[in-house]
Amino acid sequence: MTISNESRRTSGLSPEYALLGFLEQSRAHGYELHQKLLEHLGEIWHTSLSQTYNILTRLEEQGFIQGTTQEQEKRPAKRRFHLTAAGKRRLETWMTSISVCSVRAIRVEFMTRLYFLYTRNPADALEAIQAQTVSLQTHIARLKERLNNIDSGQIFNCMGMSLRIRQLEVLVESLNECKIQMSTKQ
Amino acid sequence: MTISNESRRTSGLSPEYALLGFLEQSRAHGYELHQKLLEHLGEIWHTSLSQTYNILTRLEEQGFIQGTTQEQEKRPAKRRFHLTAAGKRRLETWMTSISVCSVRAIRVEFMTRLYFLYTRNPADALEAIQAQTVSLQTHIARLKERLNNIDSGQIFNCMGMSLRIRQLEVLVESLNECKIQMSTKQ
DNA sequence: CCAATATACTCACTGAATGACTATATCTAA
DNA sequence: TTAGATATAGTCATTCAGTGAGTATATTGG
Repeated sequence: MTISNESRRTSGLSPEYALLGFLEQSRAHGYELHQKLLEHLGEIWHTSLSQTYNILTRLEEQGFIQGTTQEQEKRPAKRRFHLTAAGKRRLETWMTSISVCSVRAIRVEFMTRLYFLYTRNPADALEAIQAQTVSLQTHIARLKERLNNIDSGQIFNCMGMSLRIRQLEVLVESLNECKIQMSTKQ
Repeated sequence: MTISNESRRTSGLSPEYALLGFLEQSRAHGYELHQKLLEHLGEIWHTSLSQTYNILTRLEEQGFIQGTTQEQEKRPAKRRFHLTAAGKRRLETWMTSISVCSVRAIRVEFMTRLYFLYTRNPADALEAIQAQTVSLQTHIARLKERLNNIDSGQIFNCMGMSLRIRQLEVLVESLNECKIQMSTKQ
């Protein structure tokens, strides 16, 4: 159960860590979190309000966040969430981990991680880029080897793999540019 | 129902058209189709056998394919599928359409379309590349405009968008390389 | 004072994807 | 020759992402 939960994450990307990250900054309710997501990472996550609520519900069920219901005079009740100890640990583990080497994972998940690292301490963000770059490069090397092993008659398999490799190589370049951007902004 | 089915396809990528494409070449049963997928497009689609069966079941429910059960002496019954008229139309529509301009959609869906176009008639494949490239370029232009409109204080939104644009630009280069590859192979 | 919009959600559904399970046939090496 | 590995051919249950429709109230502008 717990295992499948962890192994699943390699493919399934969801803004759950972004929500945890914002909740670390300050407790908030669903709508607010959704607003923050839009404002700060809106070009990265295109998520609907309902999806945000879905994730919050799941995170609470799993014990990573806890909500306290506040009745309001003439409005529906708000649920103000805060991180639990387990949630903090989960966030911390994620913050110090490395993303799967897919274009999407880097553009979406890694960039999100970078955002939260950067707002805490820019130096950590630079380190993360370094680590992720190394990981990307070894992955690229593996894929290149695999490309060499494909029967060259399978030209679509070859082209597909070449395309993927090229995308990853550009990712490395882009991460380097991010590093420069972040350094000069300080 | 039909509408949601069509609109959904923008986000959800599945090898259903590849299955239709193989079924156009010759009728086949699930296991065979899965083998073909692995052999010819294995680097493009990483799909499980069960997923293949799921899709086939759905395609049959929707009336795009039809299976006839063949009892076997001492093996489980095979279901040999063939395209229906509706399925042929669906495949044809897809073959002549243009993919959504996302990295994944091009690498996966467009490459699959290209494979089937190419095995039918290489010239069609070259034309498809041309059309897809044009579409990509207008999309890139739109995104660049949007990038200019992002508050430059939102550096993560900016970086995320820049990264996406860069990926799409490389996609255009890659498609051009595919064109060259395909021309020289003839 | 009415309508539009913003706030704050809930609920039901589809589709992707995985993993566990069943069952039989064929091949292979001791 | 026979036990075990592998290939064939599926079914079934479940989890998660994501969408869309619906509910309900508060605020604001004309």
